[in-house]
Amino acid sequence: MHVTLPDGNRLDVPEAATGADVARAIGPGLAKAALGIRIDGSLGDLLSEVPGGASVEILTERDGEVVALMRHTLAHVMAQAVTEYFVAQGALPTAIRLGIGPVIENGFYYDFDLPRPLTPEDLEEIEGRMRAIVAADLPLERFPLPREEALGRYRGSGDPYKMELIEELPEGVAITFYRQGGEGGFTDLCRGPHLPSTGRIAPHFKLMSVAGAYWRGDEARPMLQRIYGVAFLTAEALEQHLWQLEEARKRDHRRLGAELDIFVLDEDVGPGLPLWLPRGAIIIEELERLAKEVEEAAGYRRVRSPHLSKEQLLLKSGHLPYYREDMYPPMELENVRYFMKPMNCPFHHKIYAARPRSYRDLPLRLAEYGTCYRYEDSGALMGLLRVRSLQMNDAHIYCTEEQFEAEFMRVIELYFHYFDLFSIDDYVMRLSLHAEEGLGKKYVNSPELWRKTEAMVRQAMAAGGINFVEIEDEAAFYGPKIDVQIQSAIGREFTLATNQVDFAQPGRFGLSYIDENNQRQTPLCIHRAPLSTHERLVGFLLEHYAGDFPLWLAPEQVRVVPIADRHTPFAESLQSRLVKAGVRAEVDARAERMNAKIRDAELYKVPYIAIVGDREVEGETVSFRSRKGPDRNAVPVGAFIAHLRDTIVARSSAVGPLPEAAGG
RNA sequence: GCCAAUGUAGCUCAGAGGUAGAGCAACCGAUUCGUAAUCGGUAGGUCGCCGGUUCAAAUCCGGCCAUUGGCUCCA
Repeated sequence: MHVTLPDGNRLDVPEAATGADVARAIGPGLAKAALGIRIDGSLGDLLSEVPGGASVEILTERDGEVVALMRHTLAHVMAQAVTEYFVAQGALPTAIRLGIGPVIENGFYYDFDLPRPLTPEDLEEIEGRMRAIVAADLPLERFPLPREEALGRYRGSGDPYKMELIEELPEGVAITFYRQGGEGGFTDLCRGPHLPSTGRIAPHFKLMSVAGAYWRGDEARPMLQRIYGVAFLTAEALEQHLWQLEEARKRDHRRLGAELDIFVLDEDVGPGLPLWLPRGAIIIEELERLAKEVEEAAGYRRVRSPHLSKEQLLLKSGHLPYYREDMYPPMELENVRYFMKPMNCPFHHKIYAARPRSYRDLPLRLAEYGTCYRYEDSGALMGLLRVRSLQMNDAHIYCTEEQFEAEFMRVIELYFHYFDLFSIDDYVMRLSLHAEEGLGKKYVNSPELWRKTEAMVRQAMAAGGINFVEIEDEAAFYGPKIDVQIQSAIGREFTLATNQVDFAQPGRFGLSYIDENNQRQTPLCIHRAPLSTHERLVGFLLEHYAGDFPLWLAPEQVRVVPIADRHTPFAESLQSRLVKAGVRAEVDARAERMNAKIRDAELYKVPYIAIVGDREVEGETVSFRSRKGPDRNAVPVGAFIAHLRDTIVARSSAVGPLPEAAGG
């Protein structure tokens, strides 16, 4: 048989030649350097047979993708190390059961069922053993087994996980094993691909953590112990990765939230119930001001509703059957059960229903930033990104079917407006659909309405030229959902904007309008929250901006630093001029040196530090530091204030040039 | 919810059965200074909570609470 090389030449090789044979046929030097092979574009290993006629390319350490082989082999090395480690402590080899050990971004993991929980010290020991296995340079071999024989290997050791994996492999697929270290060496069910020997693993790896993980992600099944590791081809790449983790830690919103006095979580208040400090409240109020301006211009009207309601409202909306697990339990008063509200929609439906509606009233857009309460799993809580008390940037749009597409697109345009304002350019739009199996359980049981509504949304998205992906079985219980996944600057992924199309609740609430022909009709409802919750948005923005908020959002916009006590009166008059102009300014009149005041203001990430001394007092000027522009000296106070005000009003995240009046 | 780790002053951390510590922050005093930490002093704690073991517990044991990481990126 033959294979085709990257230069287009054909190379004759014996039948059933492996990647290693191909490399040898090309040349001894390459055979020595070879780590893997690319077969018809996909990554393979030197141990597997190459199909005749394939286009192949031998990979060496110069090909970055071989890192995947290395990570995969490291997973096996780790499994061997863990097995040896426990056997050395007296455990029977059959007491160590293996789950899966795949390659992941930056590294690998392996799931183990072990006699006892692992500690961080165990990880060090295991990593040490891994390095010994790498140094021992054990050769890897690959061999297939018939299904029965494969099962037999694990039936003997009583490993239910591997048996399950084998049983689920479809007929006709080769069941392969990899063995490292020859006869009696560590052997694992695996489809590969792997490095040819453990000695080819670059020593730039590190075990990071151990965590519980349900077998196959199913909470009804056993909890295994998962060890995570990272691995790279070069020491620099590993260092870079660890440095990035450290940087990510520094801009974690929980850390910044504490350092910048934005919010706190207090044990006595309760998990997932954040307290907003004055500086955090300023940010929220600025965001609300933004939303109100945008929504007023877009024809929304604001409403308000209470924090709790009687059970019957939520029975009517359908929340109780579908959503009860995620709600705080009821309180009972005078034989009536009340619930904290998990959503605003039932109230808005009631507001819609409070008056008879004509087609002339539609679309009716009701907005509210009321606080909702959701009983999230304790293990799901995470800083501000997942909380139990939350304020949504919420609104419900009631419209006719004819109006749907235009209204829907106006919501999507709102998204884009906000993304632009917050410099979010990396996102994925997802259309979440129902799944047949969930009808009547997770989802309202109206198959034909689901299909119709989903088609309407798809059509609107397509007509608007929006790129999106479709996700099965993630819809809201009352209709399909569109949400937007974004990544914070530290790579944390979460959902910001979201909206849903609701064909179910308007009917349940008996909402109606009278159309042109004097006929009673049921409106559609679009639920939308383009800015997510205030909590999540602030958490995201903290990480996104690393605490360096654009001027309009900064809790303190200017810190005035008098150089000596005699400059304090001027500093205070400057502050009051700033405040009058709508700028949030404070004076640092402590008996500290100027250098210390500047340092403190910089660490507090105050966008502008205005320094005033003799020169400024005399000339009615300021000298300032800006976190985003060059320092300037002797700027007339009026020009400084005008510049700040313009930047704030424009909600600019960039800093425009200051008029070159008095120079600097 | 489940598995694991962590919880000591406002913050970052030390202390591992025998009188609770440091740095920073806070407060007081001195210093009045030109672009990232002036000097000195004072105060600050039911060692997450409850219980147990012990002559003696921050330390050992148990329970609870909270926080953090993880709970398919599939052999």
